[in-house]
Amino acid sequence: MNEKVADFADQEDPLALDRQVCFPLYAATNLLNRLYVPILAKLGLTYPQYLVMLVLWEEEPQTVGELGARLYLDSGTLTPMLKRLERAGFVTRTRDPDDERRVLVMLSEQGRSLRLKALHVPETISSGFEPEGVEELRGQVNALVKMLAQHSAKP
Amino acid sequence: MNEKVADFADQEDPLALDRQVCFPLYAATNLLNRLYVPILAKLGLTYPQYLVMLVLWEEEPQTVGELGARLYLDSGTLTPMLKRLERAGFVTRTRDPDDERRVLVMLSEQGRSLRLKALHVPETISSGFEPEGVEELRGQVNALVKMLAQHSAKP
DNA sequence: TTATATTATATTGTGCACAATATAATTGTG
DNA sequence: CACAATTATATTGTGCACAATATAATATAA
Repeated sequence: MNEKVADFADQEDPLALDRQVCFPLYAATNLLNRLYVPILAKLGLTYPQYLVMLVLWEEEPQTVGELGARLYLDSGTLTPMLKRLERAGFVTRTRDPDDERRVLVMLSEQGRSLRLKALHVPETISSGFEPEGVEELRGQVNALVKMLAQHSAKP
Repeated sequence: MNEKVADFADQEDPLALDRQVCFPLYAATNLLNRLYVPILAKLGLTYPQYLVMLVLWEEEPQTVGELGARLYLDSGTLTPMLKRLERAGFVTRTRDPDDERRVLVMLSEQGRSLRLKALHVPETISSGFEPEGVEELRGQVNALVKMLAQHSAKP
């Protein structure tokens, strides 16, 4: 009954690629990104930029730190990304007058209206493969994310 | 009974971040990578380099194309990565005499012996969080990977 | 046996992703 | 108030990740 996953790797070996949990996550992320690229390119977005827009469409304004906390990214990733989004005309970046250390990220009109063009994206992605157990998968990976986030917050 | 995941996002909204499956995969990959970095740094490896070594420890030699097929990566990613692994002394790269278009990647002695130092890595990673349901998660994400791989191979 | 097509890897350019560090503003303490 | 500590973002340098393209070797066909 068990499918043979690989015929060249000893399944007792702790270093067998098919025993790692990290690898399918890594591969799925790369493959999914490849799926998003052509769809998001029509909107003028990359995948991480799309995630930033999702957050901003939920709530506005957000500081760089708040975006980073929501997406698990640091300023070294976000700052140049937000500058590209600003250059593309989707967001504005302004220092918070009340605390000049903070940068408030807001949507431009163009950024707000982009939401309508993005509404079809989730369906376009999921069309073509079974949503069978996708809900469950999302829940489990979300649980893993929370565990990892707590883990990395400790030390 | 339903846990409130976010109080600012309409769960009817198809663009709500917490409805996306792609995002927890993306976040888990980033968080896991962050977990691996300090452990693999002691071996002189990055996480994608570690994956290449896992494949080579299973079977040797492998061409660039075979490595790419196993890891879902293309030559634009692998070529510079393999050159860094070569420069670090872990692998050798030689043209296949039977077909000079191919490059055979083999382990050096140093690369082979690195395996012993890497044996503890999986356990070190998983220590600290529950393996509860990890088997199941791996199976589900693996199924997703296969679906995505077939999907992207078609067009 | 030359063209022609295919295959395998390499190169180039753009955009993340993050550690380490820097800069500047705010807060806290005496 | 002064000044040390903290906080928030920015910068720098390295390493992926991939699309588009280039190069070179092999296979196929006319």
